[in-house]
This record gives sequence, C-alpha cells and structure tokens, in this order.
Amino acid sequence: MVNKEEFRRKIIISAGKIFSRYGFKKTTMDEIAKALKMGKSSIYYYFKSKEEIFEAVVLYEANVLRNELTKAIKSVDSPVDKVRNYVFVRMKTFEKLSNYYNAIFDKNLDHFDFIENIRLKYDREELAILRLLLYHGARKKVFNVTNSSYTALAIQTSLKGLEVPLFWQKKEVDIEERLNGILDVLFHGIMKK
Amino acid sequence: MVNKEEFRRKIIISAGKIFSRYGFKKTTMDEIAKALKMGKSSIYYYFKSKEEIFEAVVLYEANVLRNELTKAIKSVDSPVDKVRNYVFVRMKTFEKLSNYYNAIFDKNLDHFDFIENIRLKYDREELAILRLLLYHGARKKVFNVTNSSYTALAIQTSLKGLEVPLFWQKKEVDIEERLNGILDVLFHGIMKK
DNA sequence: CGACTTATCGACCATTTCATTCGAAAAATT
DNA sequence: AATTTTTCGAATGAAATGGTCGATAAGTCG
Repeated sequence: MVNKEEFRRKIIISAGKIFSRYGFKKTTMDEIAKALKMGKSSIYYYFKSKEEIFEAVVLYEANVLRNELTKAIKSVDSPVDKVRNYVFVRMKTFEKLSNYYNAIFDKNLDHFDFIENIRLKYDREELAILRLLLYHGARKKVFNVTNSSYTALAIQTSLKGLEVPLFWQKKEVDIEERLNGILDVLFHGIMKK
Repeated sequence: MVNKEEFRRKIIISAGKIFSRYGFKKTTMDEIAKALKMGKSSIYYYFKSKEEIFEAVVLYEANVLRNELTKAIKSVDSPVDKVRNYVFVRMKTFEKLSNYYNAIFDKNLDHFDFIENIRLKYDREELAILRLLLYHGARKKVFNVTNSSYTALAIQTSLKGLEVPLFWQKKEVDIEERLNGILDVLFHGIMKK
C-alpha cells in the first residue's frame, strides 16, 4: 500500500523524462516500461492508461512549479522583491517543465480535458497569488494599485505573452533581458512616485 | 535537373533536423513532408525510401565533419597545432552531427549496411590523416614516433574511448578539460625531449 | 496551342506498431 | 497453505505508417 504510491511516483518521474524528450504521442508504453526495467503490462497495474500517466506527469510538474513559486515569494520580504521573484522564477522554471508547457501549448493534445482543467486551475491560482502580492504592496503604500484583481489580470496576460516566443524559439530569446525590461515597465507604472 | 539536386539537399537538411531530434524510427515520412510543406508521396519523387533519406543525411554530416577537419588542419602550421586542432574539432563537431553519431552508436540501426560502410570508410580516412600528421611531425623532428601507423591507431582508439561518455552523459562531461588532459598526455609521451 | 516532361498529390494497401487486456504465475504476506 | 500483491508473456484490435499508383497539375518546347 505504502510502496504502491512510491512506485507510482517512480513511474511518473521516469516517464516524465521520456515524455519531455519525445512528446506524448511518440513515447511508447514499452519505452516507459523498459526504462523501469519492467514488462509493459506491469505498468498497467499502477496506471490505467498512457493518458493517465501523462496526466500524472503534468500534474506533478504543475505542482513543482507551484512549490517553486511559493518558495520564491516567501524568501523575500518587500512587495517589489516578491513580485520580481515571482516573475523570474515562473519564467525560469519554464524550461524544466516541458511536459506541463507542452501539454498547455500542443494543439495535438487539445482533446485532453484534464489539460484544460489544469490550465484553468493554475490560471486561477496564479491570478490569486498575483492579486495578493499587489494588494499587500498597495497596503504597504509601495504599489499604486486601486483594483488589484484587474492589475493582476493584466500582469498575467503579459507574462503569457512572453511565454509564446520563449516556447517557440527557445534559443534566440534572452530571457533575463526581456524579463528585466518587462519588470522595469511594470514597476515604474505601478510604483508610488 | 539542376533543381532536383538542389531540392534533395533541402530535404536532407530538413529531414536531418527531424532525425536528430527524434531518431530514425520515430521520425515519420509525413513529418518530413509536412516540414517541407509537401505531400508525403512527393518525397518519393526525390528519394526511394526513408532509409535512403537517412543514408543521405548521415553521409552529408560525415562530409561536414570531414570538411571541418581538413579545414582545421590547414589553418595552422606546426605539427603540434595540427594534431591539437584535429582532436579538438573532431570532438567539438560531435554534438552537431547527432545523426552521424547516432547512426554509428545506435544498436537499433545495426542492420543498416551503409552505416557499417561509412564507419569503416571514415575510420580508415581518420587513420590516414592521423598517420600523416604524425609522420610529418616526425619528419620535422617534433614528434618521436617510429611507427606512425601504429601510433595513429592508438590515438584513434583513445579518441573513440572519449566518445562514449560524451555520447551518453552529454551534460556532465567537461569536454575541454578532458581533451586537454588527453592532449597533454599525448604530447608529452610523443614529443622529443 | 498541343505533345511531352517534370513535379505533386490523394487515395489506397500491406504491414507494423502500439495501447490495452487477460489469465497465469511468481513473490510476498497472512 | 491460503490469500493477496505484483509481474509478465501472449494475444488483440485499432491506428499509424512506409510505400505504391494513377491522376493531374505545372512547366517546357516545338
């Protein structure tokens, strides 16, 4: 009982690597099994289907993202630093969570309902976090934000805008620079004079 | 007539990218065609089979390697620099020629005769080049090599030994450092006192 | 134009691949 | 030794895929 969950996690991590390399479709159950030195059919003792494994992988990565983010926020005090850290970590973690992002972008996977669900859920979560960061910043008279919900949405939208070029032309873009640019604009439009 | 060869090269380069990402087996003719914005069957106007495309790709990359190497040798004068450049370029080009190297390493592709042929041919070529470099070095009284064939084989063997860890754990290994180490040993065992 | 060559493509076929199922049999636990 | 948990080989049916073929554009030459 205890070990079954343990082993599921093992599968998730191992399969995650393969998925991230070849994508959902090109990854075969046989490969996942071989990587774990098991027979293909044994995998089905732990997961009902390939899709279910993928779902678990994406969920797992989404959680990693969530943890990194909350950790990054807690690690500093000032609202400005919190926002800066949040944005930075969010973009930096990007590359590592290829399955999560592939799941969200890949048109080929649209038909998976759970992806839409995850996307919605995490969008809402992100919005809540941003709203809170802004709200506290405003409370402390650091930000000049009247409607934190509204501004949070604006920030989220611009962050998503940055995801696309990052995702498509990975190499070309200098993340750091562009992020700093965005943060500059963001803060100077937000900060109390 | 002129354009057909041109287009074959286009296919080779485009397909090469896909092969290098997914490997021979996981790459489909449909993908190759789509990448070129063509119908799948059109590809067969230029190549007889998927295997033939792959062969062309590997051959193409092998030629790239050969060119880089001869260029690197010609760019310097002293025997020491020639050997050093040769070894360096050979290892540096490594990452870029994933198809060539995959073809040589991948057990799954063993049954392709042409791979064995390419391997043999290029092994022989490499040996000839090394032998020449050593021979000239000895002539100029820079190297202390009595049997250049024999020593060339030794060097080739050790270079191949380095390929394996490079190939399997790409990230971990610091190429530069290890190469310099090998070169150090090589030269100081070879140089005239 | 009209014959002819070059190039593209959709539909189709034969085969292979692959996710999944199932029952049996190890292995572990009671 | 009975029971439960875990693993696996073999089988299956559906989907994917490499390759073929004839039709048909598109281009060329007289």
